[in-house]
Amino acid sequence: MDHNALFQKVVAFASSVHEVTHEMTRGVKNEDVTPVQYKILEYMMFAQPVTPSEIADCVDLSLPNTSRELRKLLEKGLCKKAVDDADRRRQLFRLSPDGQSLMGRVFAQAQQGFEQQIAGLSKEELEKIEGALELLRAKVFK
Amino acid sequence: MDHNALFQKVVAFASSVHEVTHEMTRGVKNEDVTPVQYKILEYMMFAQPVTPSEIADCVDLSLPNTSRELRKLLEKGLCKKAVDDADRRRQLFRLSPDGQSLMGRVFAQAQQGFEQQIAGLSKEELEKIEGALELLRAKVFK
DNA sequence: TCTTTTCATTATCATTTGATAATAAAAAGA
DNA sequence: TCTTTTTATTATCAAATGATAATGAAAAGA
Repeated sequence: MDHNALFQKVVAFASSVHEVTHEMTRGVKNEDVTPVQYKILEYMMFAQPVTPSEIADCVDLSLPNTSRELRKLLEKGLCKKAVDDADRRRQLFRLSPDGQSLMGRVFAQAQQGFEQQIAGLSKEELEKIEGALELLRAKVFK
Repeated sequence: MDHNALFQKVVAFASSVHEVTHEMTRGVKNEDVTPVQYKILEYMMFAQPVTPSEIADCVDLSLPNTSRELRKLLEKGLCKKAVDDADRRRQLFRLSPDGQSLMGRVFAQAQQGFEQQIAGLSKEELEKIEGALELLRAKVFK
């Protein structure tokens, strides 16, 4: 197995991952949230609270555009904003209860698809999957 | 390891894959091609020739919008078009030499990043990676 | 033949996203 | 204090994408 062939496999694999995750988060379409806004909400799920600057960095968006999308999310009641008392220039954003429940719905649907995929697999197979995830994460995907 | 925890790992893993591939195809920014147009070119790389309908299906784009983007790619000289003699309603699209070389550049850069990642890994480790790719592809990502 | 269906294209319009300049407020530093 | 830097926001404008109606040409079917 030369590097070239392995690279081709990695490309094909990444393509599969994209396809499946795109399919899994298909449920977002029903919600009143654009793809960029969804990425912001997803980021807020794992890092709360966050400032506009942090979001801009991690979601790869300019600060003015981040500010605009955050305003829209506030208007939709999906997140909350509060000043940072330690540095009053900074604004701290969190998911609102509505935002939490929206993301909960989306993830529940994704997890349901996942459960279907792994239904009927043995304990050993699941452990092999876990090992494979960690191996690829460490060695290939950063 | 319960299903819930494994699902979390899959989500985190997918996120890593997205991040790394996004970084790898960063070179596209320098080329005069939009993200949607890039997806079409990438699809044409693996399936040539293709009709607008097939592209529309696989790239998740309406047929009129597919037609518009194909026209732009033709204007940029990145693909070629020919009627299907067996069914003259159908149009067959292929990458042009310029399109081929563009995709070649992008993939060469991505492969370079990949080579850096796997530099210094032993033959056994590479084989384990290959096995992990196939396992996850078969069991989790479709 | 005549009608219907399929495939592709053009033309619009609305929305989303990206890029940039200008402004304001708070903090940091001279 | 006064100046500079950082953080966030608003306001515009351009470009990309999504959605839909209308049209034409070829194929399929009655």
